[in-house]
Amino acid sequence: MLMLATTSPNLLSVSPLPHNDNETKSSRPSNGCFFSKPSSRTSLFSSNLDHSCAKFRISASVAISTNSEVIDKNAKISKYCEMGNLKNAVELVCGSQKSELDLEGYCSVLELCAGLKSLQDGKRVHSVICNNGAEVDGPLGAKLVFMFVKCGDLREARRVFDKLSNGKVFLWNLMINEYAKVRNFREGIHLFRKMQELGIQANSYTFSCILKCFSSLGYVREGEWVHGYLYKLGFGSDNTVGNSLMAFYFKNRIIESARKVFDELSDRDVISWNSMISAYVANGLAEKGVEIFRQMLSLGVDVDLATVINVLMACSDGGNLSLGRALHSYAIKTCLDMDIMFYNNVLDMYSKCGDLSSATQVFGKMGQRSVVSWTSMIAGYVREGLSDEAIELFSEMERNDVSPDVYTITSILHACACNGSLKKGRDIHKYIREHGMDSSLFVCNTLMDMYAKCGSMEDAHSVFSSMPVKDIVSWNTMIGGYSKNCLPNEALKLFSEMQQKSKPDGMTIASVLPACASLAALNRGQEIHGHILRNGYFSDRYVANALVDMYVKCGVLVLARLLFDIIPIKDLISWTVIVAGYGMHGFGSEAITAFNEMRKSGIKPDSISFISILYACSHSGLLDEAWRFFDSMRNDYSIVPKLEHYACMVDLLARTGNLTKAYKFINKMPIEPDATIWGSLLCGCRIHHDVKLAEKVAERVFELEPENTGYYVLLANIYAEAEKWEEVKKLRERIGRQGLKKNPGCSWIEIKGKVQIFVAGNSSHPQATKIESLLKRLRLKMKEEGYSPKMQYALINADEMEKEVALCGHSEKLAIAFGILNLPPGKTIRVTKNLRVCSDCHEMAKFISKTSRREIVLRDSNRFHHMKDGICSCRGFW
DNA sequence: ATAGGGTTAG
Repeated sequence: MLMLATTSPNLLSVSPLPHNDNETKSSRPSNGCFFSKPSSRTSLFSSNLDHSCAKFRISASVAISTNSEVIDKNAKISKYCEMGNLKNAVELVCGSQKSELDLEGYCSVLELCAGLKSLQDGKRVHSVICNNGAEVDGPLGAKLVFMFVKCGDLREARRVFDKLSNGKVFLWNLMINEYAKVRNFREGIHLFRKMQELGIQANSYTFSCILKCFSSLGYVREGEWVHGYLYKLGFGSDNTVGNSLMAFYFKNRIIESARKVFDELSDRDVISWNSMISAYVANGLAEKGVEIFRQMLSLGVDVDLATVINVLMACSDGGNLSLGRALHSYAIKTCLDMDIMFYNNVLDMYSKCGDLSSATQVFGKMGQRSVVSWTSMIAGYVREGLSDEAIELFSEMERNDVSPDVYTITSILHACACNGSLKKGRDIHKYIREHGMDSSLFVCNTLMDMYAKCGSMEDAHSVFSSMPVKDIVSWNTMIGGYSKNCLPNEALKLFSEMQQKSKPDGMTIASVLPACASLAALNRGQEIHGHILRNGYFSDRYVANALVDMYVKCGVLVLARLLFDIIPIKDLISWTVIVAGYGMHGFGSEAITAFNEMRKSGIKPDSISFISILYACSHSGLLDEAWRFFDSMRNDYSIVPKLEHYACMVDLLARTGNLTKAYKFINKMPIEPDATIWGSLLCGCRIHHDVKLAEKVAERVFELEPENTGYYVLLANIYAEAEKWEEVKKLRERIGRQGLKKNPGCSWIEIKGKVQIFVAGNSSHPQATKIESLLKRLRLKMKEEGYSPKMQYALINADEMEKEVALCGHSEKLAIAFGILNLPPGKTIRVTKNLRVCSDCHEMAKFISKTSRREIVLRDSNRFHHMKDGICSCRGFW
């Protein structure tokens, strides 16, 4: 009895019954079911014990303690197992003779191995069984498979499983489910098929598992087949199967079918309701999820924690703060608030609904915080644009010894991206490398996005090139990054590379089109247009808007308008693009018409669309109209004008010769004018030959942007036009002293899909001689017809001949000449220049359009010039 | 004995 007390205190303390030695031997049941049922073990802890059973237990323990040889080994093994003493049980199995062991002993020890997940012991028992030559089939085989599955050795489980002669459906389910758990869905499906070949009848468990396999692989047709099959077998009304079917349809976004299953489910339980809510929410239909919840309440279905969490997520998505609050207090009242996950969701709901102070409050009161709590809080700050606070909270989290996970890392990278904090972003990158998180695709994609937003495409590219696996987001992030960072050639190059490796989507197209637009790469743009048509991407509004913008910026306004007209739902961006398009092509009144149409269609203009319309007015010299828009913006739409709006007005005043008004306007501005604003006025001074004001304005510009050579050149040209050569010389010396170099003008033209770039003064082109002689002939013809070249723009104080040569070497002239030589007659010549077109080139281009009967579309850094029959669409406003 | 619903991100 002493030993009993030491080996099994539990047994002693909960068994008040006196033992009876006489009953010891006789009461042993002939089968081992008492021993293997876990319920019999738990029942020991209840007060109303079955009399004989309890008595038996006590006596068995006594038998062990006395080491009696009379008691059979199997009973001892079972007894140890029941006590949870795996070590002794296994020792006993290993130390027994083959003849002493039977099925019951093996089974009970395997059962315990499974329960304690001890693969090591399980393997030992397995080898004893094999060595003893016991037949591994039937119940013993099943137990072995069960043990290996529970211990996580699926391979060994399968080996045993495959040798079994007639596996019960339970084992097949076990195996299929285990394959699904380790995400080897194909093997699960394979087993399911084999099961059918063997004619083993599937049951509700089988269907749940196999549906999971099909849904995870996106095998919709197969899943639908299972639906029909199980229906035929009479499992259609089983609620677990119904729930699994709903999960299958929802994962594959076939919401109607899921809803149908739900509607036809006769015996819905809380899981069915929760599935329905969660599925709606996961598919972006938060409102419908809430609707299901209300229905659930009105039918009096019991709500559990998962329900509350699902509905909280719906509130987060739909911004339903009031329902979220109600749920918060409801859960507290019904004591569903014991779980940390609940508070994480409440916190996230407040933060996503923009109530950051409530979120902070919840966060502060939480007794326990997990990574999720911190991450939700950080993400909340980032969403509100409080990147500094987010970064600070991240540091606090580190001080609290909470390790960030990939979610935290992506949130904080997003904060760095919004903030432009390249330095902090690099620190995080270091952390990512040190913690091996760079194997996460999600992390790498966010990392690239951060670098792209912080303007470092080199860093983004190094992440990109080190990624062994890239998804479409990776490609899109890089292509979009190049586009947005003014590296359109890189964007196009990567796009070509991508097309060989994976299929672009709408996002890719919307990211690469701006690159075509900025290069005016019409041919490439048209190829992409073809891609859009073949894949039906035009219905993506981002794609449609980007496409219209591309045609606008490639100079094909007519096509842009046709496409704009077929956009089914035009949004603010569509309208802004077309207004700006009309503007830069010099169609001011059309821009105004479009702008008014937009307002009529119920779309409220924003700050940016006002910039478009004001610039449109400016490019067409529509001063009165511009004033009306400027006032309307402030009065009717309460939009506070920004620098860009003032810049438009100054530009327009200056162009139209209202130089003094412009000067006064700048001085009265409520915000500090920048170099661009003064620069516009300087431009105006040049057009209207006001050298005195130009000098005053130029000094302001030079103060603000001393490194920008463009302004020095502008002033030099003003002096040159006034023939103040002394001043030109001084300015040129000043440029030289400051080590400034003139930003080289370059122009390009696309021919047969190839872009040819011309730099001013460069005569290394293979066709240079031909181009030069063509330009000479044209110049001669111009002189004959009474044009005199505008020498002033040469910026070279040399003799007249040299000046003329320099003018001939301007990049836009070279590109136009190249176009005439290489494009079929009658074809429009489209040239793009990185700076503003020079006046002499402008004159010459007009002349060429007349003599060679060619339309010339010249895009400079400011606007389009459509030249036809010697007339330019800009009518002098540029 | 085996199954079905629940948090954070681009």
